[in-house]
Amino acid sequence: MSPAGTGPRQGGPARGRPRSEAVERAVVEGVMELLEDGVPLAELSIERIARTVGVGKATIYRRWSGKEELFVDVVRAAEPPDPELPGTSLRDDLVVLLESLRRRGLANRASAILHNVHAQMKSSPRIWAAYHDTVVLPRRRLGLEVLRRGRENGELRADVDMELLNDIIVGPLLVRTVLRPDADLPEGLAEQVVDTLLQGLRPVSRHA
Amino acid sequence: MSPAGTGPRQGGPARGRPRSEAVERAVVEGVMELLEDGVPLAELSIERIARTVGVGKATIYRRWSGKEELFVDVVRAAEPPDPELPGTSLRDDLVVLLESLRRRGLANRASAILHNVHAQMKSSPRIWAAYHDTVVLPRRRLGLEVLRRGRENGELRADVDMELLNDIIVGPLLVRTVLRPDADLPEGLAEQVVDTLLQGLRPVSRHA
Amino acid sequence: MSPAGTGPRQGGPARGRPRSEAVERAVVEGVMELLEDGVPLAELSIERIARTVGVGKATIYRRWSGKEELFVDVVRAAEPPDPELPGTSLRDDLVVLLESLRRRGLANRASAILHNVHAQMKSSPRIWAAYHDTVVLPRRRLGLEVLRRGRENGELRADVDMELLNDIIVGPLLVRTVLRPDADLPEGLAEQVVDTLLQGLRPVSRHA
Amino acid sequence: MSPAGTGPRQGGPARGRPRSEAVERAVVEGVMELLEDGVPLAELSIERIARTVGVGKATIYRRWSGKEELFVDVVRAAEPPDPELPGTSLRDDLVVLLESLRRRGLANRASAILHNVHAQMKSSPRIWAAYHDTVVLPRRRLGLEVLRRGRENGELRADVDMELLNDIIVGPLLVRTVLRPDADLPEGLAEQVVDTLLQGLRPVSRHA
DNA sequence: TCCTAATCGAGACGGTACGTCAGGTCTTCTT
DNA sequence: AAGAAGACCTGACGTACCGTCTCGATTAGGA
Repeated sequence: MSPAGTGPRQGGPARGRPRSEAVERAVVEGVMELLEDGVPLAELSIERIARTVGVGKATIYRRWSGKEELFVDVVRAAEPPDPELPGTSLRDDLVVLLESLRRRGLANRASAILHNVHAQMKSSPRIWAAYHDTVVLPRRRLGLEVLRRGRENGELRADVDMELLNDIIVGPLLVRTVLRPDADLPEGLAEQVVDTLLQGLRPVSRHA
Repeated sequence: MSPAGTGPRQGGPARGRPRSEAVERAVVEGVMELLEDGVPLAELSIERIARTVGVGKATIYRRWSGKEELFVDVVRAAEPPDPELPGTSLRDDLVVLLESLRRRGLANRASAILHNVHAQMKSSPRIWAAYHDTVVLPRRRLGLEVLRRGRENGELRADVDMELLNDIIVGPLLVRTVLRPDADLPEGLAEQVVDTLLQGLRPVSRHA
Repeated sequence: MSPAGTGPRQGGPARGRPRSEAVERAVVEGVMELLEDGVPLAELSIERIARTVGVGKATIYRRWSGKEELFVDVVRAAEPPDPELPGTSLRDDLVVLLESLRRRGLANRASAILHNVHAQMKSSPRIWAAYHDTVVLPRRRLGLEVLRRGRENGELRADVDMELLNDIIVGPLLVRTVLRPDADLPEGLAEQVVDTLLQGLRPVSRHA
Repeated sequence: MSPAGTGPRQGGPARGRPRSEAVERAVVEGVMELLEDGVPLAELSIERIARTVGVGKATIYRRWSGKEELFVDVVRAAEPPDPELPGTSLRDDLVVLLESLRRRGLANRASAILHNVHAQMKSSPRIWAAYHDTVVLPRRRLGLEVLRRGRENGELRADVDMELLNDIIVGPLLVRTVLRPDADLPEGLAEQVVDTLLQGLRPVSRHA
């Protein structure tokens, strides 16, 4: 989803003054800076954003239908790119995936309230759907692809539900981000999660 | 955290008309009903709550310092009680714990927006702390206790990080609740998660 | 017409905090002062009035439905009281009436734009009706009463249309106020108008 | 005052696309039609006018500096031409003059809001001056000329103030138009006014 | 039984933000 | 260069809530 103005910018030849692309960037970056400056999310009114960025309110409403829709673009602009998978083994790929999530969690922690923006987006199903489709889903697909290859290579039991497995792997990071925001995401966490899962939980003595 | 009025209800002998406990209940239940009637969270102003419940605004502010603080009590009133643990085995205890989470997830799904209330609470660190301490933490302690007993009984490897393990177990439910609200929480999910984890992910043939 | 809030201030016992009468006065006087300070009428937004008087916009809208309705009260507050009629003769009464109009015209001239406020009121038929009924009509009735008495006393021809005569007497003042705002309203104008009319326009030699 | 654009249409040879004179007419007539269609004056924004007439906003601003300046041309376009004076007698000339005013009043009544446009023009001294100089003043000069001739012919007392007399004659029409918009302007009103004034107000019996 | 004081519903109060609309100015492409 | 179109910043519009503050009317003690 890109800026979502419902105006006549759809078809036909360009008529009238075209929208300035600089404004889009300025607004999104302005919001980001305000958040990083420690402005509480509740004080982020459209009015204030417009004032700070030096832009008319109408110019914002021309592109986004409201605060939430704007936040989608803000959060998306803060998303890191998809990681490069080494492809050497199931373990290595999973570690890289989780490490990417860990780094994102750290970054969001640093930029203060980006978290809450994330939470706020759940206010509207429509907004959440947009975020889900462009951010959550692609990552999930990537993880499932890694798992599928792992099973084909015999690195995973064939009878494990891939969807569930993906949830199990991603889960710990989410728990620490959402439910335990004071918990840290230490270096090596990605390896620890993957290795714990791949080694199994039962005592080794059982196999003797 | 109970109703939080900072008024003169602190020390000394009771003077003047005492606060009606019925009001507390009426307000919390009123909010709950509004949410269940499909009123979007964004339209839940203190003004509207007071109007609907038939209560003065000041009466609400006398008890809660704001919307978020009120929501804490609303969400807490919707929390199910801690489950009874059978204590027969690590697996059985974990299944009961997860099943309790699953049922809560389903209930919240039904009452539509309770989720968002949850998300909204993250706006204020103070509010979130209150919710975390009275709702999240006790459940977490319960889970860690179960795991500790499992390790003492030799049902778990001794070298696994208990904190991490708890996150791994709770994770899938959280992922489906937070990141994939369209995913369902089918019957048997609790067992599936626990068994998948306890059986390990590697192919059994490898150990032959 | 007094402050015209359409709120529930109609029947029943007084409920809730009563409206402060001081606000009414403060707003009306505030507008008056702004006008006297030379603020152009076009810059008199409700927003600015509220800001200047130190009052919430809602407080204004609670009493008046818009700028025009507020202006009615402003103009009315600037109206002088009905003059005391001597009753000694038709001429004396008419002079007093006109002199009152003349003084009002001078006062309005001084307070700069009150004129324009007057003009502005014609934007809405409803508003104008309110002004007409409470300000224009009573004065007109007073004038007609004076004329009626004059006819009964034999000071006027019996076949003259009283309504028309009233218009003839008031007209000159209105012309100078509305069409020739640069014309002055010199002392003695009232006497001059009345005497000119009562003496007739034809040369006296005609009666020889 | 003609269209007032301050653009490069002053001296030198014509360069680029010449201004279309049709636009001037189209805009003025468009406003007139909107008014006659019952559009309230308050809803007559430049924006709407441009949209309705199918013209760019800048095209309007190129010719008029604002709404009021445009209104001057609109009202002037609605002015009837100066009446032809018979010159047979003072009375006949005055009747023709007043009759012309009466007809204009009726026309404006019909086109509803033209009145208000008139009132609105008083917002700006500059605008009002323009209207006054091109519309009000010429008519006034005509009236004074008629009166002057009447005095020279011995049809008027020599000691009457001509300016005042003109105001007296025009006044009744203005009163009914401005202060009593519900009063009608019946046929024969012009004669009635003039004759009433010329016959004098005192009972004839007094001179016996 | 009265008195005192805090409570209750109601709603006015000074503010702030909402989302829309218009004012004038400025691009853009077309004529 | 002027045309229509429409984006741009500014600021007012009228509404809704915010959290606080009066109101008159209960409701419990304690005197």
